[in-house]
This record gives sequence, C-alpha cells and structure tokens, in this order.
Amino acid sequence: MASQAPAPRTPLSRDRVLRAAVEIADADGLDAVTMRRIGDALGAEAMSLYYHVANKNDLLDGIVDVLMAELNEAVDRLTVVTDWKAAMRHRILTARAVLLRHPWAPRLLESRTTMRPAVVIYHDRLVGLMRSGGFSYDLAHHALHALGSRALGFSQELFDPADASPNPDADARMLADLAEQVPNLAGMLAEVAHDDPDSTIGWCDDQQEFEFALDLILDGLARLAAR
Amino acid sequence: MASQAPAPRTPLSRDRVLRAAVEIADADGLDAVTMRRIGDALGAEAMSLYYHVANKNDLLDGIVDVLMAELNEAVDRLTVVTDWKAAMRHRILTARAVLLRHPWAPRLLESRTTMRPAVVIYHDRLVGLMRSGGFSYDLAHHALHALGSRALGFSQELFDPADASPNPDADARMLADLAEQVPNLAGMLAEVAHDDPDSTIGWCDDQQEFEFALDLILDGLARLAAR
DNA sequence: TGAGTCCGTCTTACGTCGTAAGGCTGACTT
DNA sequence: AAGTCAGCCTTACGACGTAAGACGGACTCA
Repeated sequence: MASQAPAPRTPLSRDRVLRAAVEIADADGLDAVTMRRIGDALGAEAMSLYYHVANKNDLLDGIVDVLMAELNEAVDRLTVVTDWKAAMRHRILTARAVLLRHPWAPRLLESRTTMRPAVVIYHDRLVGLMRSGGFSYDLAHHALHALGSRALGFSQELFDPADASPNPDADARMLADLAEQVPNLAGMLAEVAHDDPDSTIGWCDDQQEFEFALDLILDGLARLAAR
Repeated sequence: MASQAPAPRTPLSRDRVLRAAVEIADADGLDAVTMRRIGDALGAEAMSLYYHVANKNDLLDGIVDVLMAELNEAVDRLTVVTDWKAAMRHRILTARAVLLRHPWAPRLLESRTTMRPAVVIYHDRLVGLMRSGGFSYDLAHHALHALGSRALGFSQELFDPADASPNPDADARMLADLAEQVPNLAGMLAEVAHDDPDSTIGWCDDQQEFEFALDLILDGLARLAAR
C-alpha cells in the first residue's frame, strides 16, 4: 500500500481561492462561502487558505475584486458613444447585466466597507463621462450620490429577495390582512400587476423599474448640467 | 447563607427583550446583538429569550418593529402640508432624523427580507401623499422604486461607514496612489472638499447630498405628474 | 389539601463558524 | 550535508445560534 499515486494536485493560490469562492457563491449563495467549504472545493484544509488570504474579510474583498474585474471588463468593451447620457445609461445597464449573473453581488458590495481599487476605477470612468458632458466636478459629485448603488447596476429594495416568502402568496395575503390599514398600497397593488415572472433582482425591482429610476435621475442631471 | 434576598427580578417579555437589543445595538453596533449578550443585559440566560422570541431572525424583525414604531410616530406627528412635494420631503427627512439616532438601522433594514407591517404602513402613507398630488398608481409605484431606501431616509453608499478607515488619511492616500488611474475622481476630490466633519451616515453622504438626490427625484416626479 | 398542569427559566450540549499556534515536509539554497 | 523557508496540515479555542429537556413555582381543580 506504499506506491499510491502522490496526487499531483495543483498548488493553491490567491486566485484559485477567490475563484472557488465565487463559484460557491454563484451556486449556493454568499452564506455558503466559508473557509472550510472553499478548502473542500480545492481539496485542501481550511487553514491552508490563510497562506493566500489574510482573513475572511480579505477574502470577501478579493471576491469583490474578481467581480469588479469581470464588470469593468464588460463595461470597457463598450463602443464609444458621444452622448454622455446614452453612454452612462449603457454603461450602467451593462454593469447591471453582469451583476445579474451574480445574485449575491449587491449584498456583498453593500456590506463591504473598504474601498477597492476596481470600484474606484469604475466610478472614475463615470465621472469622466459626466465631465465630457460638461458637468462641473461639483455636479458630478452630486450625481454619484444621487445614483448611489444604482451607478453599479443595482438598487436595494426594502422588500426584496427571492428568498423572502417561500410561497408567493404570503405577501399578498399579508397585504390583504393589512388592507384597511394600507388603503393606498392596496389600491396600488390592485392596479399594478406585480406578478412579473421576469422579475430580476428582488421583489419587483425588475428591469423596467430600474431603468425608470435611472432615467429619472439622468434626466434631472441633464437639466442641471444644461443650466 | 440561606436567607439571601430572592432577587425580585422583573419577568422577561418580548418587549423587554427587543428594547434591550436596541440598546445594545445603539451602544455597540449590530454585531454586538447576540442572544447571550441580551440575556446578560436582562440578567437571564440566552436560552430564556427563546420563550419570547422564536429565533434570531424573529428578534431582528422585532428590532425593526421597535425602530419603525419610533419612526412612524415621529413622522405621523408632522403637521399637514397641502403641497404633496413639501410633505413628502418633510416626511422623508424626518424619517432620516430618526435613523440618524440608530446608525445600525440602514444595515438592518437592508438585510431584512420579510415585510414588516410598520414598514408597509410607512410606505402606504407616502403613496397616499402622492395620490393626493395627482399621481396615478402607476407613477406612485415607479416613484417608490426610484426612491428606494431613500424613501426611508437613507441611501447606501458604496464607500461607506465610519468604521471604514481607522485613520482618515488612508482613503486619501490610496486615491493618491491611484491618481493617474483615476484622473477624474482625483480632480473631483481635489475640488470638492470631503472633510465635512458633520458627515452623518457614511463617507460623504451627509445631509446636503441626501437632500440633493431627494430633490432631484422629487422634481423629476413632479414633472411627470404634471403631464 | 393534594395532585396535576403548565408557564417561564435554566442547564447541558451540539454543530458551525473564523482563526491562533505550531508541526510537518519537501524543494531550494549555500 | 546542513539550513532555510514556502506551503500545507493538525489541533484547539472561543464565539455563535439553538435543540432537548430538566426544574421550580404558581395555578387549577378534586
């Protein structure tokens, strides 16, 4: 029982660790990303990861880096448009398309507290577009705040996630119970159909809603920039 | 050593548990809110809490209820204004004032997945205001999405928290390192002073920035409503 | 008065997490 | 041939949420 094949396993690396983490997040969500689980995926022990990653926080930062690399690559591939507004719109919606491939991304980005270079660079390009459209630095600064996370392609919804209610009727039933307490919402929901099966991120934050809000803000900015 | 005073401690209750949890969050942040810590604060064991609270998730929901009760109370105290826009503005900024007393609130609200009645009721009143301003249900619905978490008085910032960089120069130094990679941001930051000591929630999401974005959206909505 | 019920609390214990401390091994120097 | 050290593993600790059930005292009903 001596001459077992010595298992020529590929050595670990920060890149492999991060990539494995992203795969786990894609498959089973952010909470499934644990050191032990990553270790398993790579055929190593959890503690071995610490040679390539300082700690869990650094790991999550690294995941953001991987994500943002994918996002920046997609966004930089875009053909140049002269109109700043169309360019920003396109850029942001492209970013959103990338995020839709990683449903865990909004939660992760919101939770991150450190500034990652790739995120900074992304916003720099947005400011560049606005400058090309005649924005003052001050207005561009305001614009970033107004867009908030929408600049990156998502917006946090209060009643959000897909994992909210196991049965889709639960929300409706609760609203029915509250009906006389919330007459305005009840009326609104009666009129606005919420059962769009194409709902992408969150409750009814689907593509149309995202674009509506985005255009509302871009139009407002355009008016201010034109003054 | 027999006749020790029998410690006439006040019995636990859901309300006491939730109130203790909020106090802990106010004092030491959301991560400090653990079952054992709440138990300590109440002179009880962690497991005793489970008689009054289903689980940790239910506890967090309960914290949201306490918070939103405080918020709704503050907001309903407002004097009636005929102008829907001024009323919404006032209402939202009042909500924000309450949230500023509980820095952990945005993170908690974002993380919550279940619909709490108090949150629903809050939004119902907003829709009511918009209806009074001539909004269609459809436009009011869009408006809620456009406002996002801003409707509740906060907006998530990508480079956010107070706990981000121990030394306030770290961010600036990193940007300096990236300077040639992010010329637009570097220019912007050189011009826009970010060292506002009154920064409230987050990096530079201070009151003026919040109001700028809020007014931008409200103005845009007003234009759409007027059509 | 005594037995049964049950509410409220505590005890003990399990499995999970992140990670500190240090041991082993094989490749590379010198 | 001896020493160094990068890379991985073993063991262990202290958090966490919480399942299972024991315990005590108040209450009900005979």
